[in-house]
This record gives sequence, C-alpha cells and structure tokens, in this order.
Amino acid sequence: MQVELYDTLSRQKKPLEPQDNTVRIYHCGMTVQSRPHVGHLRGYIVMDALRRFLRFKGYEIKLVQNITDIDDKVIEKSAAEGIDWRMLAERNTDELLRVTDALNIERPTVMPRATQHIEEIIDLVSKIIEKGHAYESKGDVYFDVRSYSKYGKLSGKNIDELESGARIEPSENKRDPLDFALWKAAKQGEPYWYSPWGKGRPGWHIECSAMSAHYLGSEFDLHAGGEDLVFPHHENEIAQYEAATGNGFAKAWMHVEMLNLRGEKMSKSTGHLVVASDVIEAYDPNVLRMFTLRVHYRAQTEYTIEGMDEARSAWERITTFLAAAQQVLGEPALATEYPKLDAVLSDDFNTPKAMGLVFDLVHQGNEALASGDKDKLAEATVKLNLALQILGFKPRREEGVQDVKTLLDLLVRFRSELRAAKAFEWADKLREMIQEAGLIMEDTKEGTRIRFR
RNA sequence: GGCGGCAUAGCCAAGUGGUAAGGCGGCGGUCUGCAAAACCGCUAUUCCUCGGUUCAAGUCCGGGUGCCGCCUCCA
Repeated sequence: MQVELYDTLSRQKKPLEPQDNTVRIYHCGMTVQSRPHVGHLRGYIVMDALRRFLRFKGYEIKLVQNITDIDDKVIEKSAAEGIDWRMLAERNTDELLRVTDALNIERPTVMPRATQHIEEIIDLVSKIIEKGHAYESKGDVYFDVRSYSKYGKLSGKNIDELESGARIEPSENKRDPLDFALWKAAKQGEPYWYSPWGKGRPGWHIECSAMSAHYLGSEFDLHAGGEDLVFPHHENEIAQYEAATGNGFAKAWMHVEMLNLRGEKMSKSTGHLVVASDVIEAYDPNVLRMFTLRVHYRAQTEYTIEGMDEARSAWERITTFLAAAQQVLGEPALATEYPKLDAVLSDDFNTPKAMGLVFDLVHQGNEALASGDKDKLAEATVKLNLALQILGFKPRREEGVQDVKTLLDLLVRFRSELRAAKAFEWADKLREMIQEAGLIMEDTKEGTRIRFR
C-alpha cells in the first residue's frame, strides 16, 4: 500500500515517493529556552510512530531533528537566572532526551544543534545576499520579503494583508516591517560568533534551512513540525533556502495540530502548559502514547486528566489481555503482516482507525480466550503484537519482569492454597496487600494469576 | 480586519455520497466464595442550524451560529 500524507503546501494528500529506499525527514525540534511540555510530546510521539511504520514498510529513515540552542529567549532566560546560556540550553536538552527516552521515542538519526552549524548558516546567509534577497543593516542581516515573489505560498498569506495586520515588530534597521532577521548583531554582553557582518548570532529561522540542507540536501521527502510553525517559521525556511539556491526545499509538509489546555494552545511564554516530566511521572509512558494516537494528528485536541485516565483504562484493557494470552500461549510472537493496519496508516496516518483495529483484536482475543479457541487466540495475539510494535507501544512485560517472576509465582501458589483451604479471609488479605504494591491478583478458571496495573 | 480548521452518544473519537468504527463511562445478565477480568445484551432512527444538489448527504454546495488556530516567540 502506497503511503500518503496530507501535504500542507499542496493542500492535499500526496504519496510519499522517496528517490531511493531512504525517506529523508526533517522534524522541527525545540528551541531549548524552557522545559519541554506535553504539547511538544504530541509531535514527537506521532513522528516516532510514523517512523516505525515506515520502517515496517521497508524504508530506511533518515530523521534529522534540530535543537535550536541559541536565540533571544535563551539569552534572556539564562541572564535572568544568572547562568551561562549554554547551561540553560543543555539542561533543557537533557530533559527533553530524558523524557523522550522514557516514552520509548527513538532518538533521531541526527540531532544537530544550531550553534554547531554556524558556518553553514553564514554560508547560506551569504548566498541569499549574493542573490539579492537579503541586505545588511548595521550588523544585522534581513531577508527582503518583497524580493521573493513566492513568499506566502505555504501559509497562504498575502504580503499586503500581512502588512495591514498591524502587529508586526517595527525596527529601524529593516526596509520593510515584514523582513525577518537572518543574522543579528550582538549587543554588549551577548554571545556571538564572527561573521562577514561582524559579531553576532543567527536569526531564528535560518538554522533549520541550513541544517536541513546540510544533512538532507534539496527536495528531501518530508518536513514536519507543529501547526504553529507554518507561519512564519516554515514559510521563512522555504524562502531562505529557495532564494539562496534556486532549488526546491522540502517535497512535502506535515503539520501536527496543537494540544490545547483548557481550550487554549499551550504556550511557553504565558506558562499555560503542563510540563512533560510531570506527566511521565504520573502515567505509564504507553498511556500518553495511547492518549496521543487515539486522535488524528491533524485534529486539535485537549489535554485533560480525564482524557489521560481514560487512556490509561484503555491501555489496561490491552495489557490485561496480553497477560492472559501469554498465560495460554507462552512468549509472544509477531505477525509479519497486517494489511488492514497497513491500509489505515497508509491513508494519511490514521492512528485512531488503527486503534480501532487494535481493540477489535483485543476483543477477538478475549472471545477466543473465553471459548478456549487457541488458534484464534494466537492469530489475534500475533497481529496485536505487530500493531503495538508499529505504533511504538511497549508493554511492560519486556522490562525484565523475569527477575521477580519466581517470587510472584510463589505468591500465586500461596493464595491458591489459602483458597483451597477455604481460608478466604486470609486469601483476600493477601490480595489486598498485593494490590497495595501495585499488582492485581485475579482468580480465573485456569487458576489465580497476577498482573501489573 | 485577513487566512485556515472544527462542530458526530454522558465524555473522547473515526467516518472514501449508499444507510453511524473504536475507546471510556453507565445499565442488565453470565461466570465467581467474594472481587477483578472477560463474555453476552442494551446505551446516536441520527451527525450544531437553516436551505440546496442528488434516487441517496454526517459526507457535496450556500447562508447562519458557536469554538479553536495562525497573522507576535511558540511543537
């Protein structure tokens, strides 16, 4: 099945057609001015699942995800804290990696930092100036928006309408208020790099054009990021790269919609957000993945405790089944194909439909379990395992529970004997105590079993 | 003001013009010493509203109403 994704630029679904077997993807990462929040995580989880799916489809994936470790806010916030800007950037980068690792999100193939690509950035800025699409002004360099006729093609904006929007940052250095900085002169005490225009630092959008070009070349397959980046960030990336080289930039654009909080978008500047670290402390990593993938990536959705609790219940339905199936079938096996899943994910990565299939399998498996049909059980289980793997779920059984298994078996035997002796009071007492430790004991026809919550 | 998106059960959420997936929750039943899990049944004659196209509309078109995003740093 041919994979198609909705492309923001052409405003339609577009087949993914890499030139060779490698899919080249640039995913806009964080500006590490502050701690990662759950809104960031939505995009990372979607990309992680997409990447696993494409790998399942037989592609190699080269995923470049930047860390923008220098910008105005990084400087401001580190100054406010009285620490070196590098320390702030590294601290937030570390936290991001800690959180994404915990969420079973694979690290990108390359995770380039803006400050490690100053040379490429300067080259690109120089080229834009040479082509007449940028100008220097008192140590700053600005992109000349009016010189580039295709400006606005991604976001569908019109320069003159933007102009009348009135909320544009004025600057005496700019020729036109819409022009944006490619390079910013360093003020006293600010970090700087040497450039043909004096001491300074890159503007916000240029690092992504430079790094994507450096690692992926022109016309790479997919450029992804949050919906809020469409304008101006991605619009500017296109303008910079295409104005400098005359080559096409990304072939397709994928934008993940916002995760809102109380009806509004999460935002670093207003503090209207939920910190990522808090969420992974409170919930199993699979729960956030469930919460994320049950909604299509192009639909806005709301972060709520109720939603997370609901996702937890849903996830428990899966793990409960897996534990029961394992008791009958032994160690889990994987199907090699699952055409229905392939079809729904190939159609603009419809993960909510995929979750529907997952729960259908759980239901079929439970039916088989109830009727004692071992073949049917195995069929559902192997497909389910494949689906979970493709979507990036990681049931806990893979985490070395083996070490305590003997001990658990002992407890199960103990309860069985108490029940056989009709010492129900003690049997229940044991179950309660076990539950306090976060484990659930259940009596079934096949005997008592124990599972993690 | 300009551009874009969305309105589907108590809640979350899919839905290619052909007769409303799935999850959570709730109710009834089966099983059980009790519980949990699971299974069986029920839980939207209808998809914000008004009009239109069509043999047929949640799906297409137009007018309302409401909500969200972007136009400023943002995933």
